[in-house]
Amino acid sequence: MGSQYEPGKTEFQIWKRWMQETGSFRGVAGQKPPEKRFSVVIPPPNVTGALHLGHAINATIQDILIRYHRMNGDDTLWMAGLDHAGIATQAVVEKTIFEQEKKSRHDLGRDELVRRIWQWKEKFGDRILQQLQAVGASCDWTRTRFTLDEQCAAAVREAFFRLFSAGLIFRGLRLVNWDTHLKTAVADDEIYFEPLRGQMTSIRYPLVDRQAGEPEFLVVATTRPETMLGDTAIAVHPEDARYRDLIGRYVTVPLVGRQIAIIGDGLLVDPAFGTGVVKVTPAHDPNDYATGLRHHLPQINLLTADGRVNENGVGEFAGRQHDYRGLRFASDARKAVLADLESHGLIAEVRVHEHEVGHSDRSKTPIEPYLSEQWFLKMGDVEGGVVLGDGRRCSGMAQAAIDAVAPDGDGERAVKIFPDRYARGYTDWLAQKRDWCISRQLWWGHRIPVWTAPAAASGELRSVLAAHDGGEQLFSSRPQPDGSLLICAKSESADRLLENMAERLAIEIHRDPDVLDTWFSSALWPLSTMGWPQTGTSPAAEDQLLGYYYPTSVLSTAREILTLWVARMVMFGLFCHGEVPFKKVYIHAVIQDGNGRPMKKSLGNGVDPVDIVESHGADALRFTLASMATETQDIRLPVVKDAGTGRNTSPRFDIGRNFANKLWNAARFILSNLGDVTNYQHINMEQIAGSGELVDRWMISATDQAITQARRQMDEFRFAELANGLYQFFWGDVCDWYLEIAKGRIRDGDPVVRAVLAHVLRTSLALLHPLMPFITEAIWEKVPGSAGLLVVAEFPVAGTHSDADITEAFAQVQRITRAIRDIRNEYNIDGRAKLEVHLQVDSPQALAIPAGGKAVIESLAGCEIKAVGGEIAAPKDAAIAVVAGTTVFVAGVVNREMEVKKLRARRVELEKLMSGGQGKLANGAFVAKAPEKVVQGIRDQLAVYESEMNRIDTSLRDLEVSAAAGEGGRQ
RNA sequence: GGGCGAUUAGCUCAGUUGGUUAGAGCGCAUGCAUGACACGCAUGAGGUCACAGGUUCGAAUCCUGUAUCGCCCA
Repeated sequence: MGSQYEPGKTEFQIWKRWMQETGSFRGVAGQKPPEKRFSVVIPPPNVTGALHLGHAINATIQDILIRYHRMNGDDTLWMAGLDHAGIATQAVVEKTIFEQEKKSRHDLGRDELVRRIWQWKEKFGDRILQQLQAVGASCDWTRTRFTLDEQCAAAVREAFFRLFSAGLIFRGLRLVNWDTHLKTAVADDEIYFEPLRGQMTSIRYPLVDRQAGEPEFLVVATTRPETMLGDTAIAVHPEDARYRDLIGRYVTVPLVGRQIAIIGDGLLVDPAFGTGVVKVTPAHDPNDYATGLRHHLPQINLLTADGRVNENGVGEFAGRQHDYRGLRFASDARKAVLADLESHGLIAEVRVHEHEVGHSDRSKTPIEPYLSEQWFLKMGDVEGGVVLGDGRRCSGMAQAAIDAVAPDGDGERAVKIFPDRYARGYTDWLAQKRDWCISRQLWWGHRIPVWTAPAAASGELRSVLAAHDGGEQLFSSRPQPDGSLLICAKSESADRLLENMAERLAIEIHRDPDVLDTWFSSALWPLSTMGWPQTGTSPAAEDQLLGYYYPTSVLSTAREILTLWVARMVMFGLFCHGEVPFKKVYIHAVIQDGNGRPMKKSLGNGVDPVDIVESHGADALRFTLASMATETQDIRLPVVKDAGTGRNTSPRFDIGRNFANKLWNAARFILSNLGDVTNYQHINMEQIAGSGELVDRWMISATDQAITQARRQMDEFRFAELANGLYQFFWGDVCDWYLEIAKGRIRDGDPVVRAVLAHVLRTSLALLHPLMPFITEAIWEKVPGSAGLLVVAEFPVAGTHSDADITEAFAQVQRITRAIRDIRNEYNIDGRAKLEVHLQVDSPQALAIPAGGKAVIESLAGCEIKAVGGEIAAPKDAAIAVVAGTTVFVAGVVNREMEVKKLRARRVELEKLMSGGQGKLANGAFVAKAPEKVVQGIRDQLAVYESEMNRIDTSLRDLEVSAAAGEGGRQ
């Protein structure tokens, strides 16, 4: 073993062994009871790009859990895979093709574009999986799924069919967020807002049939003047004295000449804002849309799919024709409208105005609200309720997901969210019960399996379908208000059957061109990856998983997808299969740069986890990330550019690298001294813990404590405490103390210390394995008597040796050792010089120097303890340190002034502490109300202070006496 | 606008039901090539726990308000 751990040389070898000897971590459906099964589905990274630190921390957390449970003897399954990320991937590929070939998707055609995207997916998908393996993710690598593969597609078809049949999927004309560049609807969460400097224009709308005393115009302020072409009302507050008498009258829309009503609407209009008059454009603004529905206003759409003014953008006003057709809506049309308004003298005021404008996350272009035909999933309550997969009834889809996180009659929650504060956002979002727009005008994704048949043929087709379908339920059909028929087919074979039938009957049917929102297939991920809708009766291995591993144990994910993804998985799990998809949801923090900004490609502040694996090793990356995984919602990671590689990195990862190196070297030292395994194998930890030497008993006790702590922190998802606790245990307890003590005893050939070292090393490696799998496995290979791989070895179980008295006794040894070392430093005494020490101890108090401690202090402080006792005198020219219950004299080094100064300073400190304690005890309320344990604690502490004070006073007196006697000492 | 979080040592952060002298890592200072490790060892300095009130015998911790920063949702 070299003196530095070299992860680059080790990790791949270890990885190969794991893959070979564990069957690529294949999960099996075994025979264990439910509490001995542990399963996780990975939040599938999308195939647009590469893994980032967010993926790395999440993969680390999942891997820690899965390795822990695997070592605990549980049957484990970690399902891995990728998401097709419909719009994101299509946008990236379209952009690439346009840059390289100057071709649009329409130039290529649907089939060719989809083929190109698959090529992209093969390339980048594989890379992401390799990156996950590089950080050591022990997923089931025999079963990686893709949301667009055959098995996931089967689940999508089944779920869609059931939802359609239940009447929960419907088509409707709605205002959606429209990406005019990609020509598709995008979800609310695919929008980001950017402040834009625009202008607020006040426009005069002439009042029709103006009476004497009435204003000539109503003035309306807007940031989007071009939308006035689609105005269908003007709204005022119904109680606004300025305008309420005008309600029911009309104004003329400038430029297009249409007369529209003045309505009263208390929801839309804030009378205190602006002029108190609002234009209403139902087809181009969400609030206006809602207003339009309340007042049954017409909806005039002005847009074409690519963001230009359509046939409605034309009209006549004040004897002039205006035509805006074909102009780009928010730019050219706006300019033209403003110019024409100006020429009519209808602009009352123009003010600079900064406001937030929604942009598509995919194309980075401004979003237009757009009225279009879309498919929706009904989220709200429905009449008669929704029948869930297990036959239970729930009032609606959203409600089912809300109920899942709420306590039931016994106070149990089907899904528990950690940290629990996030449950509120989840519930609040669902409580809005907004219908989910599931259609996207894209080519990459699961195509909507619905056909439309014309009204004339719908009766005939219906009866033919009914005859064919028999009891099989391959088709579900629903007539539309216009008489046409919607037909949903359940599977690909049903698709062909339907198309053949229609052809035979000479009926023209059209399949909907849209695809489903990516989250539709993601929402099925826990089900689809485990083979649903197959239920375990089929012999295929995947199908057995569902019954054995569903619901999964934990979902670990980032908070921003709690609603988009987690809520939808819960809904689909309940609707399709009658059970929630996971029992616990762990939300990890978001990693930001050192300035608290999110890591973004555009900011150039991202850190590539693979760079860290290369420079520091996967274990260093994992350990560092775990040590930062607290319950906070943001983690700041200072980012610096590596001078050598030019890549971003962070000094924080040195913690992990240094720790790995420490582990490596400590192990190297222990292994080189273990010798023949038979020399220590017979030595029993039980015996040592019961009757051995202090240090050995302490080490065994501390090891048991470390095990207990680690298990608890693992079970409570306290990853930072887990990592830092083990760091402290191994670096502090094991290396700084036990190992240093062991050196001398090894030289003396003590077999007990070897046995304890072997025990501690094995335990440490096993405890650390979930955090740092590669290095621990690499060392484990070299530990004598360790049969098999660590990855499948038993996670340590605490014995019964944790002993508080031993802990305290050793703590006193540590205090005395440090006091002597401190004196050595203060007096700049050479590290090799042996000091003469006398210890004056309280006797026979518990705080006196414990048995077995003497040799330890001598060895670690480089001294010889010449005298120990209650009544011993201070040796000549002694430096003095006082610790609880003990005065430490280091002979022959004194600088009297320094000693006096030091002791007096400590005396001042003590006086303050003592007066604090005395004040408390003098306070009757405190003594009366505080728990007895706390009061006694103060008394005990005070006694310790008093003892220290007495020791200091004694020493000060002695120093004065010797000074008066003119005795020496180096000045 | 609504919700959530953060504010503790120069930096990054712990601090689990309020209770003895508020901790860690990095950085800093001093000393050290000591047979595991300089990616190391030893020792030390460094904090009116953002601010103002309140509850309590007792507050970094609970409550109210203020300020700054960030995230989510509209």
